[in-house]
Amino acid sequence: MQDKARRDFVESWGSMGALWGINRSMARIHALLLATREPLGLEEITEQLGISRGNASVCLKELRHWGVIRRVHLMGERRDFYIAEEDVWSMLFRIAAERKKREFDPALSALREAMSSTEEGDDLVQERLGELEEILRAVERLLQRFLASEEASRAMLKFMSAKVPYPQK
Amino acid sequence: MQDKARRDFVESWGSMGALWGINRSMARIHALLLATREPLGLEEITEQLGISRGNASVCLKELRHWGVIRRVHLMGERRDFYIAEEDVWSMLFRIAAERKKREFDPALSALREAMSSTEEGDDLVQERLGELEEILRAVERLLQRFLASEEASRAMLKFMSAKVPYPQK
DNA sequence: GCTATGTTTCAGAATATTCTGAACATTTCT
DNA sequence: AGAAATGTTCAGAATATTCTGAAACATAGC
Repeated sequence: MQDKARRDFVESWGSMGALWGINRSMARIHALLLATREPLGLEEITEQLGISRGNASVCLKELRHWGVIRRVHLMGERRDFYIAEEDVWSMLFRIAAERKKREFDPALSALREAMSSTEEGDDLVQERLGELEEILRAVERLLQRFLASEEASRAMLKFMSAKVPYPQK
Repeated sequence: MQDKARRDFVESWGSMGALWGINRSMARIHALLLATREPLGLEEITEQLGISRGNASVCLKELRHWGVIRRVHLMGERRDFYIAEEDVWSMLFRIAAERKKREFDPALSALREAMSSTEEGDDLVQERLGELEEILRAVERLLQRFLASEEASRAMLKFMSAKVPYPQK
């Protein structure tokens, strides 16, 4: 891969990390490993990305913890090297699952609680919260399926990327 | 609605704001307005949420800009009052559209660029990036549909919250 | 015009997040 | 054992984000 393309990819991936809540450095390291055939050592990573050893070390550990990279040992080398796991799914899953649990579920519960204690006849509030609940319920189902199993989510992905996955009109 | 339930809802909604990238104060104000029948003035909002006038003012403006709240005028009152729009969709749409454009699209482009400049025979990298591209492509289609029109997204929502929206196994 | 009431703005304070780098730990080599 | 190479930790620096509050601004009523 050309250097420029690789660098662009690394930076874009870094920015995109925000979308699912992982920080810039982690996302950049992940991207770099994804785009590199050869295992990379901590040294090369800090050089190529211009980050500190400490930062790189922590990020690598965390990426390993999410299961998206793997530490490997090369013959004749003392250092640790890292490669990306082929399977990118796991990261998305685990992060999604975690965020759902921490951010989504409590909000949905609180919303339902709020709805149940809405006074009779307060139609306006009922209606607003009802609509919201409908949205969140749909999202929740979607997430539940998506997070149910790898197999299920693969099927779902295929299905969703097909041409017409739901009835139009 | 009971006060405790309302407060819980406001706080949960506030935390959940992070999920779609709006800040705590904005989300809390939005929740408060959603859960309140009567229009609220800036004063009441700052009191109930314990935030400054300045902050409240900016958040209200931005919420108005996203089209999720509306400014109203009450007879005999000089102050501005605010109510939530019944339609919660618009916010989710616009925010999603904006984030897609700013964070998602560039990453996908960069990924494709990277793929196209991958050297022949570099199967490993090809495979990894290919898988990623497949995921992102599915997500993109999903988003495109979701963001295409309100009607389309309503249909989609209904569809997705139904019992079995895609072929199992 | 002047005052009362209400809103907006924005510089800088407070807070949260991310990163650095030096100290320390560990392993391998001599 | 000592030295060199490598990895990890973490206190606090750097940065980014969010919030405050006081001043500027707007408008209505007298």
